[in-house]
Amino acid sequence: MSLEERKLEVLRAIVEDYISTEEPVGSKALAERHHLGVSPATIRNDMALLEEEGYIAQPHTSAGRVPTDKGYRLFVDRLAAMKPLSAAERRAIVSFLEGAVDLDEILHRTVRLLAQLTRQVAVVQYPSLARSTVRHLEVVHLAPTRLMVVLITDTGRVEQRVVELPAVVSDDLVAELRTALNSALRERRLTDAPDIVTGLPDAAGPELRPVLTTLTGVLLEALVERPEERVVLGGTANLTRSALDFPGTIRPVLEALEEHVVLLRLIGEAQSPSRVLVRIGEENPYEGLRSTSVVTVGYGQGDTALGGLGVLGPTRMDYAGTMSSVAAVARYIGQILGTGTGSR
Amino acid sequence: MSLEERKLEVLRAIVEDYISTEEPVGSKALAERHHLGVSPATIRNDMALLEEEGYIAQPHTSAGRVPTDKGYRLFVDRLAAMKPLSAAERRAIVSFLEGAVDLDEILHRTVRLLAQLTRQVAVVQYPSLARSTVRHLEVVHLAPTRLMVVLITDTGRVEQRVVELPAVVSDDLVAELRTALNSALRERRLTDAPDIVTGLPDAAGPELRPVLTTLTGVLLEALVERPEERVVLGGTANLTRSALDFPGTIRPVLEALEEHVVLLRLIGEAQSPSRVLVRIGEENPYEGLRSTSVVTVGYGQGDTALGGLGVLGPTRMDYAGTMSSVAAVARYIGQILGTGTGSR
DNA sequence: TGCTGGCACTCGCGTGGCGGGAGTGCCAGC
DNA sequence: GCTGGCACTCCCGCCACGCGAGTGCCAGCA
Repeated sequence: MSLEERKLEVLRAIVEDYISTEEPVGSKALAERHHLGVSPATIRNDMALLEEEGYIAQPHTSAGRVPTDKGYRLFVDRLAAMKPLSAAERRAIVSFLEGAVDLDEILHRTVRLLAQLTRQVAVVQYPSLARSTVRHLEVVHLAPTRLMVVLITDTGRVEQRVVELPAVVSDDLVAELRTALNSALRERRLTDAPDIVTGLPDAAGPELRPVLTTLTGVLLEALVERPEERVVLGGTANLTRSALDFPGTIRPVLEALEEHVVLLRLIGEAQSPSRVLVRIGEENPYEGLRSTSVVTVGYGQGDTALGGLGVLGPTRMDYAGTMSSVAAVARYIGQILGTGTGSR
Repeated sequence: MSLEERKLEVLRAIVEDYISTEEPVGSKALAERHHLGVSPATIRNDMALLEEEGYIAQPHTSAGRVPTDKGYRLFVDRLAAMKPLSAAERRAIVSFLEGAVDLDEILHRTVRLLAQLTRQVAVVQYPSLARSTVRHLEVVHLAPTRLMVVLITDTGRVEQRVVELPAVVSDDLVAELRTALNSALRERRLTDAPDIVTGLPDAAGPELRPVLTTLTGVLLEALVERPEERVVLGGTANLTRSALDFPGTIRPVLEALEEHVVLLRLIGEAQSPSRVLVRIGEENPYEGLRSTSVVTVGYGQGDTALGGLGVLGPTRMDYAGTMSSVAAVARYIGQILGTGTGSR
């Protein structure tokens, strides 16, 4: 084993021990618990090198070493092997998710499951509207000059908007609207909607035209230009385990979690279902999350992600285990939503 | 001023000072900051009496006094005058809530507003299905043997369920179903639905009957017998202000907040729009909330509450201010949802 | 009878000094 | 290039101490 190899082994040992003991790890303990085949003194030399290169640090002079963000990064990139899930964990996933009756329930159960498996804060995004196709568009006549448009997607999302009309419309007209919209949009991707829809009013009869114009206007604005991306959050209580991981207080983290926009950005950047993305400490773009790590992945079928999910916790987390849990849950969700069960 | 009166004044002063200074308050400071017209020695005597009666307590021998749960209770019942809101607060409420486009957005904005006004954790319940009336029922033909029923209530809630049918149905049949369900249920309260609906299959034609039976069965089960009550939560980061208010850790509180069932029970017990309900510390039924106080009120029009909302914080909170904020927000929400704007 | 000033007492808290121990860096030897 | 030994550093827990806030009680006064 070359020097370089042993240094990596030492780093791996430090990370693993620090994660499990929650305390700075010293050369002696390291030599005892891992059979590296060398003495503590040698390990000390390697540690000095690792510290020089910025992979580990000492909280204070006479203490053991702690991995830095850079150290965790190296660990994740080169040293962390995906842990296969235990049978119990597999069972938990399956039993947790079966019996969910609609999309809301599936996602709420997912976030609970993920929080429980990883013992971290879990975040699950609703299937993105931008990547969904229209399964049905319903137009409901609420009042003489008020309609409600209900959009149902292939992923089971149901979105509604109320539209105030310039003039009174008849029930027959509403039925025509429904037919027109449906035949134009059904089975089409929502991102294609603008092109399809803009031509509609002109092609329609003079009676339908003004109503259709306002209707498509609202529809486009609400669902395509400013689509409502939603997330579900769970397991915040897990932040209080190992409170010493956060400098002073968990306040900034809780504040960040309240900003769903922030969460969406975190999740949105990792939208490949095949590659788990890890952001460690300072790598996080958001100020309040500089002392946390975020593990995210996309879910969906094949290469196209419907949405994303992930967990957030202290930089001192079990990356290998977390990454495989996140990946496993994403796989299941992708299956469930992909097979159309999602619309139940 | 009689002894009894002065004792109450002293209690009020202790509560007020403790709330603002966050520190046990002593007799001297009390005499200085409030013009009670008596000397510290006299106040000491009164304090000894108040302590004997269980309204205040000493954290340790040589410290000032702190109100007990019982003391806060007396304060809230007899001493706390509702504070009228400031003009700025009124403006905040109005500007916060205007421009919301649908029920989800109204409630999310409300919870943010409430958290911001009171600087506590805010909880808002969706309008209860049990107290809503049916505005429209839509039946969507998703697949040959699969229907989606969408329920739209007067309060703007949109609930959907997918129904798996025993046999293939035609589009015409679906239209008939829609008409039958709507004419039977429209404008009716959801609580009356069971009586109305059970007769439907028998009264229908033989073709409609089996489908109608499964359909009404699912409908009843999902929306009436086990109606989905939902809540929105916000401002959890406020728990970290004054961390010393919670013995050791905020963990049990965060855990309680994750249990929406608990929150619903808290809110559900206070469903009068006219009376603000305050639960102080040990009065709370739920274990994890023994060190918090909960201020709730119903919202709605007149005496019938559509739902409830409230805030949760340390027992050391500004009860007067919190109660009036909660009441004011509930009033606005009641108006907005009552006038049908809620369905936008 | 009830309020007041005075006084002794209690006790938490912050400070500072003092070992013990864990861990390091360095060096000489193999 | 690894190892054992050794001196050094510095955190942490402990204890003693003094300060000060606050109290309870008591005797005197209106």
